[in-house]
Amino acid sequence: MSKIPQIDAIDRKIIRALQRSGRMTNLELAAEVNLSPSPCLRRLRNLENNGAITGYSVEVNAKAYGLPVTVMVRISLDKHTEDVVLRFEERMKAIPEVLECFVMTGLSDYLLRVVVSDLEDYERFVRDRLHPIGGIGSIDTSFVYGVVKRTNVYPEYQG
Amino acid sequence: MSKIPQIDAIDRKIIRALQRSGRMTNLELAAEVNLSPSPCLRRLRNLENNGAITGYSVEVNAKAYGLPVTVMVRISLDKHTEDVVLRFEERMKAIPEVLECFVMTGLSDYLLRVVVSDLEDYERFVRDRLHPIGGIGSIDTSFVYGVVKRTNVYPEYQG
DNA sequence: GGTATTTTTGACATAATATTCCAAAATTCC
DNA sequence: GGAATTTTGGAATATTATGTCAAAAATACC
Repeated sequence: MSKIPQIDAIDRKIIRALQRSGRMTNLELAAEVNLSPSPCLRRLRNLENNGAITGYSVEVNAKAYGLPVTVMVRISLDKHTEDVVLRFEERMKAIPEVLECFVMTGLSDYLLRVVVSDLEDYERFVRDRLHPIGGIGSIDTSFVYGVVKRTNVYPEYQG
Repeated sequence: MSKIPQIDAIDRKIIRALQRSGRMTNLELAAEVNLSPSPCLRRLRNLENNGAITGYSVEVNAKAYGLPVTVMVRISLDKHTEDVVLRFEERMKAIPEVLECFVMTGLSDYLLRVVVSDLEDYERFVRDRLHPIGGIGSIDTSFVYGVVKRTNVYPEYQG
């Protein structure tokens, strides 16, 4: 049972503003949510300490960094004993190319988002990173051809 | 043909540091990459103006915000005429619950990441947002049951 | 291999911003 | 409706960002 921090409409405005522009100054943020700087900063710190805000990050052009290929990988395990599952999930956390790993409903057990520099690099990833884990039943690879939309901004809350 | 900004090892250290902690001060950043503040800030601004860094964002606990359900939706169009494709992609950009929409290789044409408040809300999303678009051949829904890993930090570059 | 040119760096001064404190205002609870 | 609690806004101070410029480093050229 985790505590439920009380979030109100102003907090949501703060969150959405920072999802759009995570490094805006407290003065800009305060103006945007119609507060003066001090209560705005206090609310922000509360959200951070609450666990509502878990961190900040920069958005990077993956190609410019040298990782132009994004791959979505759906993986099923061939058995679901605790040791197989734990081993797999520990490996996921440890592999740097795996940026996201979700447990899914539906046909596949896991959905991974993986970044690599080229096709050859992805082959290496499957051969040297995935296969050695063991217990994997199937791997279904889909490459990202294009990005239609990518945003961090949540929809306005319809309370 | 897009220009390729020249990124070196220090720039990549800056990027990785900010992917971990996107709101660190320039002083902290400079210390982390072993530069003094002024060249560090100049490099950062260059990365921003280059297009290597495209923005900043806050990481939010979706449940605390009121959107506890994340859905991955794979969608195929029933035909691929220009008007059907354009209409679909324009709608994707306009629907606030769709945070990501990728064009994919493989069986499905698109992969969406959608956030909603509950199952009923997702039903509404499919009925009122997706179906009215038209031209959709198949919708395959998978719910995110758990998050094994979620990071923004790219792997160290193996140049 | 050495010199000239270009680029990058680091220190300092100034401007902008964050942070803290406290009294006033607003809200909530009986 | 009044008391207690919470939230707010303004002012003072500390911290940080920004711009300038000379020195150092890297690069190119001969």
